[in-house]
Amino acid sequence: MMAGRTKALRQPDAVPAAGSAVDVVVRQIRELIADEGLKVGDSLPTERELCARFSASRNTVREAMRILKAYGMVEVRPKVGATITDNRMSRAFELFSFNTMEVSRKTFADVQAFRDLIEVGAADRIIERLGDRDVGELHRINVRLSGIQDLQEASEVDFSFHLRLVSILGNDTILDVYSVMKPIVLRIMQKGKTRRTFKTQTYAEHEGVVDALAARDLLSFQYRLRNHLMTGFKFFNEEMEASA
Amino acid sequence: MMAGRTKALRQPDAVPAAGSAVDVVVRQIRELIADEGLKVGDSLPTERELCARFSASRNTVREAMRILKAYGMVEVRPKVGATITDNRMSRAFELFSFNTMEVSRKTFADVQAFRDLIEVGAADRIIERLGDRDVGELHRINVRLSGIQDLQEASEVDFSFHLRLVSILGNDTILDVYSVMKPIVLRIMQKGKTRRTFKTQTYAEHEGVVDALAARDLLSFQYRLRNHLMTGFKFFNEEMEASA
DNA sequence: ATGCTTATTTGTCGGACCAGAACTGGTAAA
DNA sequence: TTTACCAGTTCTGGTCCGACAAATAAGCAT
Repeated sequence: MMAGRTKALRQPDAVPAAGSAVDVVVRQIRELIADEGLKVGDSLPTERELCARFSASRNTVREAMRILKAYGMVEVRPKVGATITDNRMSRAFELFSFNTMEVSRKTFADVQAFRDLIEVGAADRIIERLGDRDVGELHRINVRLSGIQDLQEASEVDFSFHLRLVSILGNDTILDVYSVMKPIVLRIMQKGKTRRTFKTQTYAEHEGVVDALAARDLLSFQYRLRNHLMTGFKFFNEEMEASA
Repeated sequence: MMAGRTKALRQPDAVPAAGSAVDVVVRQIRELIADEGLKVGDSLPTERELCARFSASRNTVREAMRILKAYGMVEVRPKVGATITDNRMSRAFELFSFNTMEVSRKTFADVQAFRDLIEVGAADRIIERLGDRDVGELHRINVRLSGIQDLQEASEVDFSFHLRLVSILGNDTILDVYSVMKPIVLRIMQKGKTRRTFKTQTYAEHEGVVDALAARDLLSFQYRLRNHLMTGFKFFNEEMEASA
């Protein structure tokens, strides 16, 4: 799934010796951003100007720019040039959406346990900060599950429901982590579900969660939410037994 | 994002579904990897062969390759060619170590709250799964804090202590998330600390946590761990007041 | 203001050369 | 003969150059 354990950390060539010409330019551009104090939204010099400044060919500069773009540090539009951005989170997001990672039983258990820790674990704080608008929006998101067309769309809505739920915490870090994990969570959500399952069971479970929230009933909220997270897991066990 | 004017999404007529030529090639290479069933370690065709196969110029193929490389999907060595890898995690890693993001008060609070949810929230399961070897290793990691040379190293050891702690859960997802967040957490840890602080206060707090673990005292463990995570936060408040 | 023109910039292409690893073949040594 | 070694050749990625197409911001004309 997500990846193997962390590999040996490679020492990032410090300041001195630089690898390829492209790496040098990447470093120089980053220095330029730092030295010039450029902030998000500011523009970078044109490609040709960078060529001149760093005495590199345009190809080299472009490949360097590709790296910065891949890292979500700059955004470049034809004619207008490159501007500084910070989409690192959404880049990390794309990192994990690459090859089709299969959802093993352990992956399923781990991810759901993680979500349980966050969503159920922070239940008290969620209710504490809960506003009526939150309840309304959660309900509105959930009803969208009824008019869903395909699995992909359904899991997206399912995910946005839980994202909206944790957003109540006002914790940007958690939102970022959820964004990074989104591709995996989507697969988890689709595991063993049909379009109909989303429209009936998932919808009902979500609605129960929303009701508990509206009533500010902490215990009921935790109970329903935990059960909701567990449902898929039960199916997983059955599937395992069936194939075993 | 900005005021309207995101170029109207070009309708992906049937097959192509692509933006720039480079994006197309990236897509095609990914498809090639999938279709061919290439695994980590396998080799990709040479650049010139990819040019021929996808009817793209070598520059385009190279820029596409830069993206795959930046995403940690391929590793390319001169004269040898490109081989499939999976360094996505360490890439995501580097994503966050790019520009030195300042640690705002809110960032600090959010990250620590997140860690609290995980580490304190899973305290019962940690103790449940705790083995004597875990206690020994945690202690051994902590004593390394005593012989530390600089802040960077100290925060690394501090981090590895907490990483080892959550590793007891046996939840790979949590380990992955911690790996991704490492750069941020390191900054958090260094916030308002000196080398001496690590050697004395942090060491003592960790040791208290280990003792509580060794005694299988859940409440004490949670209490000490939560306090430990809070210490830096208190300092942050003082600093805020001082500068206000 | 509105619409057209222009100039600039990115996107893509094809070709070229280099340095160095990988492959080849032959020769000398065992 | 077999093995080991060495030089030449081939192949590949890394870099550079020049050119054209496409897109669009900016200036110009109406």
